[in-house]
This record gives sequence, structure tokens and C-alpha cells, in this order.
Amino acid sequence: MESGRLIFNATGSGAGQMLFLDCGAGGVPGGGLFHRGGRPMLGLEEGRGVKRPFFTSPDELLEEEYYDEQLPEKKRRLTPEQVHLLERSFEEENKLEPERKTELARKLGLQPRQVAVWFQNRRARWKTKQLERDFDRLKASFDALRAEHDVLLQDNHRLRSQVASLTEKLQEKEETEGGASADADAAVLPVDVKASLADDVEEPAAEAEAAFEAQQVKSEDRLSTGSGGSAVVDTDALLCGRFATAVDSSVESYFPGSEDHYHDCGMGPVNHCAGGIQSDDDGAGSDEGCSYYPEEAAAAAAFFAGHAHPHADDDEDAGQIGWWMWN
DNA sequence: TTGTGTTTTATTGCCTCC
DNA sequence: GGAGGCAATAAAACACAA
Repeated sequence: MESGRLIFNATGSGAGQMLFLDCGAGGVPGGGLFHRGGRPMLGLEEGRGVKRPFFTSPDELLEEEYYDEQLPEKKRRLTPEQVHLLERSFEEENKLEPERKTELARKLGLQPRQVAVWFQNRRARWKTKQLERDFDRLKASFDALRAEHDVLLQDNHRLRSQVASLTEKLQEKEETEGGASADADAAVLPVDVKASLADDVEEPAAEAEAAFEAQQVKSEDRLSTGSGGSAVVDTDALLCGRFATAVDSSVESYFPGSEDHYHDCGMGPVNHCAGGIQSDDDGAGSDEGCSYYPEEAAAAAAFFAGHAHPHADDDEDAGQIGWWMWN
């Protein structure tokens, strides 16, 4: 618990400045009497049962007698009016120039330092909320992609079994008819039919692939594998690419110009899904090797938790559309 | 009333920028 | 080197269920 005696010093802005003296043992963490740069810090006084307003008007702070009689107690919350004005000011601009800080402090009867601290804490709160929003958006986007992927996967399996079934029938036909007729034309015919049938089967899958790829143009350059014209849609790779696109947009909203940051952070969807990208030869169960869904969401959360952009607040496009509208 | 969780105010240390 | 920003953290104030 802090203890100490306060002495006020009317300087600079006109608002009273407090100096913290006779700081007792067990004071604030670090035990410093003054904040860096000679900035005075607020202190506390204990041992009096009388409640007094912690924040006072500048005029009151300038009256020496007041300091003797009205020493502030423990920290008090700002009044709703003070908070309202600060919020409005924050809406206009979330950074505080010295002139504005002084003016706000004068209007509110607060120390400039208090105004600066309030803005700092407010920016931190905004950032936390922004991260939550970004995560929610990413999660929703990811869930939608996962559902889409599941549908494509089912189509893929269905078409695969269709191809297998038709191929089998063709083989049977070749065996039965091939033995009966040694005619050269008869030997060629099944091959044509087979190709035709295969085309029919591949068409829907190819369409799905084309549609899918059209939606993830942005992430194409990250997909180095490609499906090589395969009839089997490489949905894992596509999904990863699209998730990367979703991450792109969200990350850009908070970390403008931060592409390289998250691409290097180890959560890269393409890298992560590399084990899940399969060739045609791997068969119908090829997708089982990529169980990346929960990890991706977790990676996104971990990424946002660990990659705070130091100047996110500076960028007007940094997801700040209505940034004051939360809460 | 009390215990507990959340929010708010404030401090500290480190970093970047000028 | 000073000023200011941020992350981490402490601690008071507050909210609320039991």
C-alpha cells in the first residue's frame, strides 16, 4: 500500500502539479518518486477517514490553503462529464498533441499527465477491442470457408467413386468384347468412350475449381503447388489460399503494410497446409493429412496476440472506421 | 456482508523518433 | 538525451452473485 505526503506545485499549464514526498515503504512498484523526465506523479495519502474529491479544479489546485485541507485520497474515477469530454476528444483524434492535452486538462480540471494517461489507456482498450473484432471476423470467414470446403470435398469423393465405377465397367466391357472381336476398331472404341466419360466426370470438378480459384486471386502467388490440371480439386490448397486472403484483409485493417509480418510469423496457411496438399495419386483419402482447421484459428489468435503493430493507431485506414463506436 | 471478477487509473521500463 | 508511445502491471474502484 502506498503512503506518502503530497505537496502541490503550481507550474506550467496553470493546473496544479503534485510532487510526491516522504514515500513510505511498500510504495508503488519501482518505488520511484517521480515519473521519468521530471514529470510529477500522483501520489496518495492514507490514514484519513474523510472522503474528499480526488480531482479538483485548477483554481482549487492553485490555492495553497486548499492543499492543506483538501489533500486528495486514493485515486478516483473521472466523472461522467469528464469521461464524456475525453471520449469526444478521443473520437476526433486518438493521439494527443501537447496543446490539446493542456487545453483538455484545463477544461476538465485535471493534470495534463492524467489526460495523457487516459488517452494512453483508452488507446489500449480500443486496440484490445479491435483485436477481438478482427479475430471474430477471421473466425467467421474461416468457418464459412470450412463449410465450403466440406461441400467440395464431398463432391470430390463422389466424383472419384463415379470415375472408378465407370472405369471398372469399361474394363469389363473391354474384356468381354475384346475377346470376341479382334477387330482393331473395336479395340480403339473403348478408349474413346473412356476418355469421353472421364471428361464428363471431370467437368463439374473443373468448374468448381475455376470458381474457387476466381475467388482467391489475391492468394494465388502463395499457392506454389497448383493442381496441374488435375480433375481432383485440391481443396486444401485452395482453402488455405483463401484463408490467407481473409487474413490479409483483416490484418491489413489493423496492421497496415504488415504483409511480411504475418507471412513470416509461421502461421502462413500455405506453409501450414503443405502436408495436406496432395496429388491425384494420393487417392480419395488424401485430405486426411491436413487437420489444420483448429490450428489456423489458434494461429490467427496467437498472431494477433503477439504481433501488435506499433503504429496501428497512426493509420487512418487501420480498421478505424467507426473505431470509437465500440462499447 | 463478503468474496470474486472486471474496469479504470496510474506507474514503470523499454523503445523509437527527432 | 529528452519526449512521448506502448506493454505489462499494480491497485483502487466498482459490479454482482451467494
